[in-house]
Amino acid sequence: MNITECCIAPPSARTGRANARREKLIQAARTAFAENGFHATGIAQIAQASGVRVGQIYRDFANKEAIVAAIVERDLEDFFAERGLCAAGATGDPDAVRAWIGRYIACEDPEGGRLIAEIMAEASRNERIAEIVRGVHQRMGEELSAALRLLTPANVSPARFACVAQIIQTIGAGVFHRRVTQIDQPGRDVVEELISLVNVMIDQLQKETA
Amino acid sequence: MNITECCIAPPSARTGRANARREKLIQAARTAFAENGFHATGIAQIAQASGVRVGQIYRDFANKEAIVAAIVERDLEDFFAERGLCAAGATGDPDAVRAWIGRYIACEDPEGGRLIAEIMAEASRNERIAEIVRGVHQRMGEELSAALRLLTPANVSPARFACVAQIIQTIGAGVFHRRVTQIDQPGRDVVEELISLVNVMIDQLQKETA
DNA sequence: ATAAAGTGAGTGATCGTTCACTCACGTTTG
DNA sequence: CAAACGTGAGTGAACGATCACTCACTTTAT
Repeated sequence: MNITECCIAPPSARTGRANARREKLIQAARTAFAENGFHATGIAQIAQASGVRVGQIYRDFANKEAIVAAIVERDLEDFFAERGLCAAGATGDPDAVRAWIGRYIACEDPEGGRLIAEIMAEASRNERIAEIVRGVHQRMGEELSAALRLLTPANVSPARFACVAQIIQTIGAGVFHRRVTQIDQPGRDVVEELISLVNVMIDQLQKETA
Repeated sequence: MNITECCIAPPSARTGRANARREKLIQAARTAFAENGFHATGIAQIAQASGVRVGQIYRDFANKEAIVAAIVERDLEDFFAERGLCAAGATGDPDAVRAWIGRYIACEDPEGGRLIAEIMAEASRNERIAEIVRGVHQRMGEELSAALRLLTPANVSPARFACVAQIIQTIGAGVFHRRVTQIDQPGRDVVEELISLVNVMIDQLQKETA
């Protein structure tokens, strides 16, 4: 399972059909991986589920790890995009931003949980995957920093923003990972209290500069 | 990989040597699992590392999953015992309890991280493992509740204790899981702020009843 | 002598990966 | 126009390795 390149064919050569095939495979593999884990899912299984034949898989991907990497990238992207700033940030409305941070912490999307847990385990021993995870985490941290900047009009140090952003990310990670093994844990009251805890912290951040 | 019983031989029949062998195997398997994951680690590999022969492994354990289960139980036990109340609680000293909660959140033990991440992934799809994880989490929550009780002299409702305990557990889980992919993340400043956040919350808990 | 403990070659299944092959299609040649 | 040719996407049988697991057998203990 060593790998140099993710995809054999250069992007320019990818036809529409090739892209569609790639998409079908990734979707099917995603489901299979979420259900059984990366190592317990065979290429043959993915081939059957996706309708893409085994031989063709190895035309589109260098090896199994390349499939995993493609999915990890895609999945973390999706996961964080869903929790992403986007709309809230665009409005510039402080209440919207606060609400978004609240939703970020509450983390009401239990669907992708299994796969994310699998990705984290893989990341702990596969540097390539860890790299991807780190990148997405960092981008998310920057987005959070930007959101916080919208809430604090004056000149607060970037390091301070980064720190608060990390606190929010850490709490969010905690909520998420407890959900993996225990549905409805942490409970609604716990999440609400965590959110208000963060809100108090943001209030302090606003006062720091005032 | 289906399983009915963890260990074939009844506990009463376990001789001292059998126990020693079991111990050797668990330790070796633990290391191997942490390095390569549950599925990528073979029985032959465990046999070689532990010195226990393949045939003998299947005398001591019903199948591979039984080994995994034994390790999960043991490992979570160890992990949480290390972060456990024990000494701090025994003294009854409020400062010691606060310090312990601080250490619980800081989670300075990065060693067991890989295996715990693997366990979480496995728990997300293996109900047997999830059961074990849930059990340990609950026990830890109760221990935290007990610790909080030492800090608040008056009659606060048990539900309130449970809620605060869950908050602490959730934050601790967040710190831990961010450490899995990124060493020195969250940074020392972030952890300190999280601890002070919790301390403020505990202060409030104390005032609630005063 | 009998039972229990210990052993490792062997089982069939499945793994990721390869590669000789087919064949539809576009280009060149007669 | 048709025939010959070249091209590369598509294919699946086959490969060696490895998997979890078994069981006939030997060794040790009682």
